[in-house]
Amino acid sequence: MPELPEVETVRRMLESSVIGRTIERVRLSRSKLRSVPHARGLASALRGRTITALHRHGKYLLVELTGDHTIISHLGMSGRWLFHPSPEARRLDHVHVRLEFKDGSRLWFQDPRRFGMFRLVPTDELHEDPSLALLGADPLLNPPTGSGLAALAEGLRISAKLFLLDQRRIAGIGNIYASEILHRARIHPARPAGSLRPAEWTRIASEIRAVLGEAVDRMGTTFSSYRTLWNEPGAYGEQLRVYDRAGEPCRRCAAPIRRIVQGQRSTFYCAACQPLRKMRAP
DNA sequence: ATCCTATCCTGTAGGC
DNA sequence: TGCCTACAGGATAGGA
Repeated sequence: MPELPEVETVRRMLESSVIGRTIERVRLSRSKLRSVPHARGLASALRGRTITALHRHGKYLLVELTGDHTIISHLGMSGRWLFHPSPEARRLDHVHVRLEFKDGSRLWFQDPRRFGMFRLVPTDELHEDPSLALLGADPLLNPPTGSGLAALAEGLRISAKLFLLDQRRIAGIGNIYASEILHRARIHPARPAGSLRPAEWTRIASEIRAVLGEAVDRMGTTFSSYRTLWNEPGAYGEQLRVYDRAGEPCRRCAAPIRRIVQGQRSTFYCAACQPLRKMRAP
């Protein structure tokens, strides 16, 4: 479940290690990713290009190359970038792209579940790409405000949780951080997004910034397969307040954490800290 | 337009 | 031990 903090962690590591390197050899695996429309000719199109910059929008990683082309990459559920793959990595399954640079260093893209993406597009067509064109603002580059979120949610009946997951409104929040943000903001995940009051959106905006920022500082959350470019786990998992903690005590009030399903996905919350209705003043 | 559901895919965990 | 099933979820297509 790589979300914004995990992708940003990988982006920063790539930025400090592969900029200026020139692709000399490309090997593509036969088992193709779901989203590689330019697979034919991809290897020859990559060869000879030098990496000039690394960008990110939401969960999309953008690798800018010389010759006005950019790789659009998404980690999907289980995607990983590996730099300097170790000798035992030779036996890794599902390595879809192997890049070898002129200096002999190697960068691999692996994705067992194949929900990821690896596409090469002309840079001037980047923003017309169907995956990127409809994305909402990135909360790290454009920190959300309460009034901005309230405007986006006006009249919507979808739940607050599904609102946060919708990449067309805010780009980068996934299932883990959506639950964490709502718990910290003390908002019940099933509240209709259009029914939240301005003060509640202010809390959500503030917790989006806080949770994502802290998760980036800790190099993301390793729940199952995510690893950094150096194959290290992220440390934010220790900070999780509700995700995957059904039945365990809330860290704020000790009430048991509950699990519900929204949009065929698990949501975790504390019924005491995140009431559906406003509680009467004592 | 908004909302909802099914689908893609593989590794892993749990039941028996 | 092995077999089977259920589950995990990011994005998207298609239907209501």
